[in-house]
Amino acid sequence: MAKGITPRSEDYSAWYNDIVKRAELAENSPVRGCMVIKPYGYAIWEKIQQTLDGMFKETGHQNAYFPLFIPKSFLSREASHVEGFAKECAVVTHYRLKNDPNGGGVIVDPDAKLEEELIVRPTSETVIWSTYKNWIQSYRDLPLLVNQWANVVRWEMRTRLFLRTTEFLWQEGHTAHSTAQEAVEETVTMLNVYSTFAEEWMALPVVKGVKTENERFAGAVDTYCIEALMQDGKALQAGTSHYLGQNFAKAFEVKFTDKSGVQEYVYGTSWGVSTRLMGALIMAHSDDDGLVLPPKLAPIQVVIIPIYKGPNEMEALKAKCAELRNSLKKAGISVKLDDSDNQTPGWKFAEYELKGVPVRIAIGPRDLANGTCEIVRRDNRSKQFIPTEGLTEYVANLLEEIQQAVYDRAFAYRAAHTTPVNTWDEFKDVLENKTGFVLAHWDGTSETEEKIKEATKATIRCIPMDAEAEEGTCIFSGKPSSRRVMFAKAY
RNA sequence: CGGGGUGUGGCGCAGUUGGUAGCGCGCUAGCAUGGGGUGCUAGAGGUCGUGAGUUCGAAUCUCGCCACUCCGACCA
Repeated sequence: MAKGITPRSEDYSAWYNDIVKRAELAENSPVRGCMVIKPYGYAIWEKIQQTLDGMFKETGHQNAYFPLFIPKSFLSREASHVEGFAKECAVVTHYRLKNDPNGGGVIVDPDAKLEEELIVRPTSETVIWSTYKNWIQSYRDLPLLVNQWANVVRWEMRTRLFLRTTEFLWQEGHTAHSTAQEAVEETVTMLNVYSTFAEEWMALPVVKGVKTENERFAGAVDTYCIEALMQDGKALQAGTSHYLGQNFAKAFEVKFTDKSGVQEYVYGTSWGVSTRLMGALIMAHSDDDGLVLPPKLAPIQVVIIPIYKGPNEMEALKAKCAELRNSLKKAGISVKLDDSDNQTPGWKFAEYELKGVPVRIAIGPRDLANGTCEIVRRDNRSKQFIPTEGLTEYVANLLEEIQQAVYDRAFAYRAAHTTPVNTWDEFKDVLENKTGFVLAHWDGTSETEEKIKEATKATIRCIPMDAEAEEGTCIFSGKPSSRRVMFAKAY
């Protein structure tokens, strides 16, 4: 009897938490709103990191590291930026503890108050731009293309493992350019890096688009984003890329001298993705038996499980198992041979399914005699007996096939849950009963967007970049609109 | 911060009108087993979140506090 995970149709939150916990990805820590990422979860994050880092390097970026602490005054230099983050900052006010004269514990030493408080970075634009001031003088210093892998802290009221935690891991790219056009190009280039990564590695179809003013990053001129659809019909912002214009350059006095000797403020961008991608991975692909990982991000792509009675049979299987493993390894496939005698084969089957291992190979005495093995795919459970001769090539192809199949399934789900609507009633009905992305006309005003949000909890996820011009009338106000925007309830 | 829920061996839970704590999984040992979470036998493991109150007697009733969780408010 299998210990089933709470069916996701009944209680999506419970299902999600259960997978995170039982697949050993992460857990809550004793610290408010913070999570502990466990080794298996971190192994997936490392794959994400390595892949993205390679893509950043390919597009000309370098890594650097900036301080965790930001002087309070830095944050307030850019007006809308401070307004956007002020409500969720962790603040360091003292630098020393001492023994409590009234008891056994320790207290904050009131004599050790900082003259200027330090903010634990919620994002690094301010420290980085204050540094860029020293790095940039001439057009010859541009473009400056830097990324950092770091942790940031945002004191959210309500947290959820991977999706919204007080502290999270991410990368943030910060670039400076001599022209607006070049900076916009950079913004779009990085958005494309994100969407390529999401689709080709995470097997996650995304919609590229531009945020409305309401949803724009605090301090940006334009915020571009990729939006993905989860299996419960809610949208998840999977990455953002901001065109900052000269906002931060002006706030931090970052000027350069151009070829003609004229001084001008530089143009900036920033872009980031976080451990939230882990949440996206889980919610987009997993099923009631656990995680389903796209092969390209699976820490273990293939598991080999020998099936045997007693040490004699194991002895006979040993050589074949090692041979298969080595051959797969040589082909660059990440493979684990689980020949431990601590658990039964059935237990192992369930365990590796829970962990999302894409391909399982079982081999027993029967197979040995036939020169075959049993291969089971995680994504659709199909079971086949395949000759061990030429197995490596077969598995390599199979992994590619699974990668594509996982994407196709997510794509089909999204397609089935993307609905154009033309009336307010239809809009409400789809959001309530069908869920998913809703394409509708909107009059372009923040007021309307706010009212729609109040009435339905749905927000404009983005104005899709590939949206075609189409005359219509706003579903809420009836005013004219020139194209559809994408609404959804979001995480 | 508001509203709901839950705190009982490592995990998941039961515990009736108050009578001194139990089940499943896991763990330990042994034997069998091994192609989908294997079976049997024998064990170990709990100040019932916490503080007070009511009572001859509290996991159970009352009040306070704490933690977690869900729904809101908040959210690049």
